[in-house]
Amino acid sequence: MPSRQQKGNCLNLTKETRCMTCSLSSLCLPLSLNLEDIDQLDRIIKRRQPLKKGEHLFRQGDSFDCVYAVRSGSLKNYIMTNDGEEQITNFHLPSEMVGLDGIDCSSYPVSSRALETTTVCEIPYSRLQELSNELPDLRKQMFSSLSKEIRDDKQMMLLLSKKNAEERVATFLANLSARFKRRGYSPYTFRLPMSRNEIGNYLGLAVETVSRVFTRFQTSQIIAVNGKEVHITDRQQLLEIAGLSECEAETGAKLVAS
Amino acid sequence: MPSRQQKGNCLNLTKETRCMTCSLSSLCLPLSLNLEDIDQLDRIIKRRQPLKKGEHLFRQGDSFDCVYAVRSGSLKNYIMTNDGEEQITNFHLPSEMVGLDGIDCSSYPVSSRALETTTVCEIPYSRLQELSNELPDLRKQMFSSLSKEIRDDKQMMLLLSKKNAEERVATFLANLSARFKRRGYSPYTFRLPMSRNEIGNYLGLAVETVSRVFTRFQTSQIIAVNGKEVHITDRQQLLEIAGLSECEAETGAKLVAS
DNA sequence: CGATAGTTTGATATAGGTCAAGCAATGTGG
DNA sequence: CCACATTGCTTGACCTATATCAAACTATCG
Repeated sequence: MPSRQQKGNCLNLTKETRCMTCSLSSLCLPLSLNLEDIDQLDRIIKRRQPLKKGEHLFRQGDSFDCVYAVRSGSLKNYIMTNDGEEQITNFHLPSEMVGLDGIDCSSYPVSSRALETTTVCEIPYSRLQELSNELPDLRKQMFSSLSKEIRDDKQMMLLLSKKNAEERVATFLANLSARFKRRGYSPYTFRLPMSRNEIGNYLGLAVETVSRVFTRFQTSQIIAVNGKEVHITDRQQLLEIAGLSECEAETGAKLVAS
Repeated sequence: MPSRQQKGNCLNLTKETRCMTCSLSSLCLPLSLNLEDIDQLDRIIKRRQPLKKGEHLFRQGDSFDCVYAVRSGSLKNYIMTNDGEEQITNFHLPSEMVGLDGIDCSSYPVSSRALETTTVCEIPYSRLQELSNELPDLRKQMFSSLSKEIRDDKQMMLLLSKKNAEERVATFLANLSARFKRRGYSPYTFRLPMSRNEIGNYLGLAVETVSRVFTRFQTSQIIAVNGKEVHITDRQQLLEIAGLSECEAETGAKLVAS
């Protein structure tokens, strides 16, 4: 049983309380922070109670005071059109940072909600900023995260403005595959944490189109789908359709939102 | 005649050599830098020889060593699809920063080329980084620029995935209008620095569609177009079609790529 | 002033959206 | 633990916004 050591909805788990022992740290802190630096960062991080499916981590317009790293589960980020429709701008898997794009506003520019039961590390921004004043490596890492997000966004624009339905779905699957691989999971078999509807929303397609492309890919033996379980049968062809070279797929360079 | 005081293609103009006296400084340095800070920044900035129409400021893959501020003219940034097509990701008008998205790579992730004769201020990144270590305000400003770009990119994704042709063109014109206004020019009458083709490329539309929307808007008395000259006749309706509230248009908040 | 590139307009084709219906999975209360 | 409801997924039929193709017209440039 974890002991409550912090106020509010933050609690310290007895295990995995430290960045240094966290299995994800090599991914969410790819900067070469030395041990002391990690220790300092560690002290300002809070582990929050898990979010249940559908709960918000934060809402567009909420006052910006923390950034987050996903520990387990997954999140979708989205903005609202002025007629109330949602536009998903990103999905976030474990080890990925969330909320950095609010960094110069007083409030979050997007909403973020859990796709399933999800745990996150919470980093109070004021503390992070103080700390980054002292740690050039940490600062560099923050710039990196931001500029990576920009590069990914440009690739997403390309996808939305030039790619057809099959290319979009193939790119999406290849991207997820690379992200699972990065975390040490199979890049061939994984479970989609989001619904077809959410995939369509994100890719600028109708649900029906996503569904049809899935069945078409299945018919051509590129993937095997069973509900949310996906198995990639012909990775080569998937990458080809996505319009990605082997190398791009490996590095995740041209992959969207990784 | 400007005197050559620096090596290579950089030269110091006798006038407007200083940020402090530059008419754009309030826009490209909206941070509240004190006079000393501006002076320090000033010393590391180089004014380059004008780029002629079609010349590259930098190419995707070039080694990243400078960021830029547009002084006059305009630029388009674009990435290449793997089949050689270009996807324009942004247009840059005077006072706007270019190249920040290369910040954590060794090379620029996009290409940038002049749409017309264009002058820029060049800021060597290594120097900027050193300086930002000392000036928290400058650092804050850099984070601001990056996170603003991310927010704009999200809006662009929304445009590309949810808006129809008329909404896209209206959004584009409203955005340009706000940017001209910001620089002290008329928000009602301005000259498009880019071709219809480039507008279409940027907005994910065929040239023909852009042209047709322009004529439709003209027929409904929303704008008057003569070649590249645009006059906005019915701003209210333009904003309505764009799906922007008056307030959003004023602040440029939801406007793409400003 | 002819050539070349950019723009407009019309005619036609099509990818993907929308609507509708059935089916599968998941959740809920008795 | 099981009916039943709700939500998500798939498939088919049809429609429409926009792409594509073609041609004329207009600016721009050497």
